[in-house]
Amino acid sequence: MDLPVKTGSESKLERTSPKRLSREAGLASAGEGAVKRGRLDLFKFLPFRLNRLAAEVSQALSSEYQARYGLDIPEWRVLATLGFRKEPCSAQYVSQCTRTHKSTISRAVTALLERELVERVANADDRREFRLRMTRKGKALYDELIPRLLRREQEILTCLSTQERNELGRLLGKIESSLDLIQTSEEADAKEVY
Amino acid sequence: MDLPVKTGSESKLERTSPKRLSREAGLASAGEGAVKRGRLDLFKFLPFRLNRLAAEVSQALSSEYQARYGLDIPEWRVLATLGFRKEPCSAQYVSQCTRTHKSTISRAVTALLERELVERVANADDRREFRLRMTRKGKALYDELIPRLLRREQEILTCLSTQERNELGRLLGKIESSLDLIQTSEEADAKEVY
DNA sequence: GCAAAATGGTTTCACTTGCAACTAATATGA
DNA sequence: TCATATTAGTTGCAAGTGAAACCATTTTGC
Repeated sequence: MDLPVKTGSESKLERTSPKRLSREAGLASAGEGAVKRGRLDLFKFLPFRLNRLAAEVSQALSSEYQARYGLDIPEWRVLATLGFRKEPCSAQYVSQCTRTHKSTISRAVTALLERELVERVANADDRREFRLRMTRKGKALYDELIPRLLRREQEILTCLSTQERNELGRLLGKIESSLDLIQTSEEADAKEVY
Repeated sequence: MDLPVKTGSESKLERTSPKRLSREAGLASAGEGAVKRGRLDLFKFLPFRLNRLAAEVSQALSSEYQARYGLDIPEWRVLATLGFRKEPCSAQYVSQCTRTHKSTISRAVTALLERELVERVANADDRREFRLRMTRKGKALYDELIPRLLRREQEILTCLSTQERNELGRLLGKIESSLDLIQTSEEADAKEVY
């Protein structure tokens, strides 16, 4: 997400000035030949590349919601998820959907409640659970923010043709499936997960 | 990297049980139509996907060096960088190369020094800087670890054909270039950066 | 119907990290 | 040549995070 990797974290990879670093970044994975040779070319190593890329892209987007709207990453993840599902959903759902620890989500929700960007709806059926939904104010912020983020995404992707974008989406999708990261909408709705 | 995103970190996206979540993960980016509609489909949104994927892949690999060799992420990043460059290199270089904060690298280096996995070589020309290199012990660990990691990478990529892997590498490379994340080997060597 | 297990959510605690301040060494430039 | 700026690296501090313990409620199984 960037729903950036806990940039906070995440963790993650920070920004240090000179960023130009790789070599022959063009092709393949580190693998195949490398496995035999026992030699690792960092800049072809998929996990390395994914992390750097994710960190970089997240960074590019986070300025939009951090500086501009005072949202931190977990908070943005909550809003993104609520905006995505039209119906109110539980903290649990948000947590699993964004793969963010439930305590982190809990804290983000608390902050958003205080800012009155989201509100809770008690669930009569199960009084442990609260459904979350954006307030009018939260929705307004969300509606203002989303187009900015989408525009940024498009900027980043200008280096790819439409066909290449589709191809990238397809390839990422295959990896996601094989890692069992995804689920079809039918499944989701049928099982009414989370 | 993961050189996982500061899983620690970053940032990061953690692992919660049910991971199956997306819908129509197949194609494209969130963009285009979405920009106009002002509607965000999280599961097509590139930053979101990259972060989840990076987190997931990092996770898969980190068990290798964390549980097995007691290395944390920054420590592994240091070793990975030292192993990649044949000559000793500075902490600064490692920091920039892996996009990890210099204080984090500093601490990782301290830990590796204590475990005698790396050693410092004073630089006569510039006495502020130390060159780092793996000890025999460090190299042994590295040589044992790398094949495991490469094998994991290959496992993750089994869902793609050779051609698809190349294509993915190419597409990531284009994005990296356009984000100025990379640099050709000629440049790197010519300028003797870091 | 009731005890035990499980679940949604919050909170406490220990640990990691980033930032900024700092030290030591080098480079700049008047 | 001497003050100023810059750079490599370390460290103190504050903030954020994950794990585990916790509370309240619901589910399970006997």
